[in-house]
Amino acid sequence: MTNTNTLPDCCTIALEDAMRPDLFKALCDPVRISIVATLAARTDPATVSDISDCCGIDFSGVSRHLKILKEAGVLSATRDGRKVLYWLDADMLAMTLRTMADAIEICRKQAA
Amino acid sequence: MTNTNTLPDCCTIALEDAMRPDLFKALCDPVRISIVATLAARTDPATVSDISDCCGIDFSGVSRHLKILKEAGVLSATRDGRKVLYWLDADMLAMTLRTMADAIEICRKQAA
DNA sequence: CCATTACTTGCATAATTGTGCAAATATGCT
DNA sequence: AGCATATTTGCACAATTATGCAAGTAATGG
Repeated sequence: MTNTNTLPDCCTIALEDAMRPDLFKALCDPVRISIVATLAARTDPATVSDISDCCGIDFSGVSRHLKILKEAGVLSATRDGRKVLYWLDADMLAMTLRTMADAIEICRKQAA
Repeated sequence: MTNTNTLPDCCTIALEDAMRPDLFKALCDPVRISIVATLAARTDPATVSDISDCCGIDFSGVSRHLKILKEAGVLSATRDGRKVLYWLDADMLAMTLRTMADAIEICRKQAA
């Protein structure tokens, strides 16, 4: 055996903390990726109806996908009269992905 | 309406291409994140049995999780006698995550 | 108020997923 | 060859997921 220590070291814990399966779960659906990509290309927020045009499913399904993305922190939303406006928290998402990449490399360097 | 163009622009397409739902799917399970974190902290490859010690499920389940991660390109494997050695493709994973972050920001800058 | 627009939610359903146990496969050792 | 070790695979099952349709809620405007 190469490693007799079966307890996770602090580097493992740090990485496990940085890698958020809930975020990955939110992003693991092609329709939701489509929504994220659509929102990323827009300067202004979009309504559920706007977004429904981009993916070939019923708008009720889009509404549900938006909720999932919002709960994962990928999107934000606000009501504006009858409409609900959604937008991408692009900075947050990009930063989170980079933090994960950093955590992986830090862990590798500590291991080596 | 703020955007009369319903066709996806090239920035949307580029982002949708960079964001890989199949990779997110591989990483959306807590046990698989645990496996990734465990492998990241090791200098040498680990066997299925080694990895089974770290997560509280049957080794047959671990074997399946390893297969999923391997097919997503997160891990590599080689047989060594009776054992099968798995290791994390850490550079690939870190790079892919950063590429996604870049794609998001490029898309945002082009939209603005 | 009532009709219209915009969105969310309940219900049903088909498909997928994670899991354990047992059997099968692969390899090494004597 | 026969047995032990290491991993994968088949099967069953419970839980979750994505989806459409229909009904419900929220807000606006006549």
